[in-house]
Amino acid sequence: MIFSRKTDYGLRALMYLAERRARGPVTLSEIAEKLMIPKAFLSKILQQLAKKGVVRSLKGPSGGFVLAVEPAEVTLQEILTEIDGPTRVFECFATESDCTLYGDCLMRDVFGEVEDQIGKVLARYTLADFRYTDKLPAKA
Amino acid sequence: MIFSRKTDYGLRALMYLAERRARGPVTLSEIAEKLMIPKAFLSKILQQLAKKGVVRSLKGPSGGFVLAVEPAEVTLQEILTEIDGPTRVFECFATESDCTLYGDCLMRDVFGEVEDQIGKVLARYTLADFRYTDKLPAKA
DNA sequence: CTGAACAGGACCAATGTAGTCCGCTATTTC
DNA sequence: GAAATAGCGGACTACATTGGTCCTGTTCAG
Repeated sequence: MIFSRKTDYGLRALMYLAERRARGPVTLSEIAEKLMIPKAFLSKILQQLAKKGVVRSLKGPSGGFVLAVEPAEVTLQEILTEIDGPTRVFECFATESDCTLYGDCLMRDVFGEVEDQIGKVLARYTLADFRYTDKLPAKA
Repeated sequence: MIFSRKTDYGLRALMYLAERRARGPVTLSEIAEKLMIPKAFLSKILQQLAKKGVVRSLKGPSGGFVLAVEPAEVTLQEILTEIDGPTRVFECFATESDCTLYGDCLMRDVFGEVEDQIGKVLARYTLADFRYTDKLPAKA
């Protein structure tokens, strides 16, 4: 799996915040409860996103978290990178001297290409493309 | 990291076998030593590839492993899938009833797209595109 | 000042990855 | 048909990462 549970939690929390950002700060407890995410764990994730400037955190009563960016301005790629770090596809485990391709390692190129493609797809979507829907659809 | 050390070992071993497949079976020990891969571990990987039909294994003296396919006929995608299983990009950790997108989850589409792109790149390369070079380049 | 709410460090459990060990089985060669 | 050779395969271990908890501290509105 490329993306972790942490990423999933983070993404959903951001979607939730995007939907409410007009209504002032949302508390950790509310997000955790609504999205069924362990509170203490979500806390870490939001702390991390706060440090990167994606959300802003307000302490004290009537505090909470607010989205600090325009939903349409932040791409999935940025979000995922900020939560999980850059998506590394492949690590070469041969040392230079025992590398069977040493000199012109085509593998490097292939996996670089893979990374580029992943980045391209993720950069095409922003937070604004995903809508938090509070309840289940009317019924299918 | 998407691809594991196991994948790296497996790929290199296959490259080695591709280069020697005219010269009969190559023993586990030889591959392990030349490529600096722990023997017992490589054994597992080759066993796995043997079950999938990518290599053939011969027991007894003068036995070993032979590549069972045409290098140009087997894509990186097939090899990687056989070693590590299919590359899953994302697992949705929300249950249906607490999914904030339930109904038409765009996320699924995005990550499906990512998987497709990865597959496309990997399917463009075959074992024949990579050459095992026994020694270091003449010097740069 | 008090209680709501986030910050952050320490800690813990489960999982997956990487790797080892060893007895078993098959095959070849003499 | 015995050795010797080589892969098979199950059980086991070590380590890192992930997912998650807990507790103490800090900030701030009312």
